[in-house]
Amino acid sequence: MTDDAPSLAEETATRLRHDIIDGILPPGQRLAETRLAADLNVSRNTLREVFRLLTHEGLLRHEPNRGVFVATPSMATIVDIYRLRRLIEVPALAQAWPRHEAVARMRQAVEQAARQQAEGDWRGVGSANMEFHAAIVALADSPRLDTFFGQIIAELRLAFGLLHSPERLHAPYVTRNADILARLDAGDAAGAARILSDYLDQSEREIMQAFARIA
Amino acid sequence: MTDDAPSLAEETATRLRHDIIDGILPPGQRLAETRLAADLNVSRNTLREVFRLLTHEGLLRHEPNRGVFVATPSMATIVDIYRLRRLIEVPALAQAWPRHEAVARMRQAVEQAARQQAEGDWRGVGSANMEFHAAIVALADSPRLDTFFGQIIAELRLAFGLLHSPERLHAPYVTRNADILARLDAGDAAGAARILSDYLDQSEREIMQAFARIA
DNA sequence: CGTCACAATATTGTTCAACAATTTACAAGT
DNA sequence: ACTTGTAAATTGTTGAACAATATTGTGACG
Repeated sequence: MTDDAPSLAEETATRLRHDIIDGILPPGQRLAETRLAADLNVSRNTLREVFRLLTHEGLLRHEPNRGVFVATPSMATIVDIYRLRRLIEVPALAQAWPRHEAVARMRQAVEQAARQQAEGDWRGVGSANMEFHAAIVALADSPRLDTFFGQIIAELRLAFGLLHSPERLHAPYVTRNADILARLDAGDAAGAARILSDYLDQSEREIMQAFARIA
Repeated sequence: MTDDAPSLAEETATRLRHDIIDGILPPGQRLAETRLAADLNVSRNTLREVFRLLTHEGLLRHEPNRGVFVATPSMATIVDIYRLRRLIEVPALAQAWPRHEAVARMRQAVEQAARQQAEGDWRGVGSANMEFHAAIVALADSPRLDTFFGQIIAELRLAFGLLHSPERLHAPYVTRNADILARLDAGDAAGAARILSDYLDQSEREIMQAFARIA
């Protein structure tokens, strides 16, 4: 069906989004329009539309007359993101209905993380962990919030990409996510929210430490 | 300084944003690229960049191959927006520090609303009310959240634009905002948050009723 | 060797014309 | 009134061009 077919600009945005999150286009890199348009086989005008999309998502930083750069997460980025996660994820989970359909997404993410950990696929574990947290936000039933949080997660993944030990960052949280889910299943949403809050504090501390080491 | 000068695309976006929020471009209206580009005296490519910006903000709705329309707020929009306001504004206020610099913004908005109410300028009262609520969100100290909420507010103003009695919607809240501020000043953030929560419930009810009357 | 000034080069922001693909509008036939 | 086909309009994209801006390179000077 043609009305489901993404436009070239949207396909290109998707492609660049992946290249950025996967570190192929590293933070700070300047994206020259002419060169990149040729590499991507699109026209400069199309690429400029794409830049608008990704800049708004926080993955690119636009400097007037000087070009567009892959965003470089700073400590302030991390502080803001974790502040937002506490402000949004924790109440969303505390007020959650245990039979909400997003709980199935949480469960799937927990299972996926366990599988990928067993295979040593830390990137995949990271993805599953982020999916778990997006599902927590989805408990709040707000499409606008889901979209907003998707962008926050993308920025956070960019920050993770700067660090060198994905195992250190993700491994402890696989079982913790399972604990959160078990609490929620047992009808103890407040208890689940407390575990989540602890997780956020600890995760933030570890990222901040890892950032301090590379700064 | 040239690096502070907004690009033509950004100026155009600002202009269209105002035209949408002010109802000059009413909800549902289709924006034909060729015509609008000529009207605005920009090229179609520039206008397409602008459309990307405003679509992402929720003010425009893009239908592939059919064009771009001014967004039409629905009941679902209102439900989502108020859900978000409760999720964000109420905790932001409950956890606020009474000496936070955003409190001065709240105060200024209360004074502005009173001035404009005395002049019968209900549009201005509405603007001041929304500024009051943006200042509440700013208490959370998150630039990402401020930006996100700015977009939510723009959508809400679009919804208000569909209704016919701005006085009914805004008048009761001028003094209530002053009450919220007084509570916060007195160090009773929790009490302020309770008043805010009541306001949100009532405001949502009134908008939903007004929507039901025009649907 | 470092700094400054200027010219050359590269790049961004924008415009315009063109074309293919898609949608819409209109006319004719049943 | 509905269907079909055609014409017209519009969107999505491309590429070339140009003005404005930024960057780079070179030469002169202290």
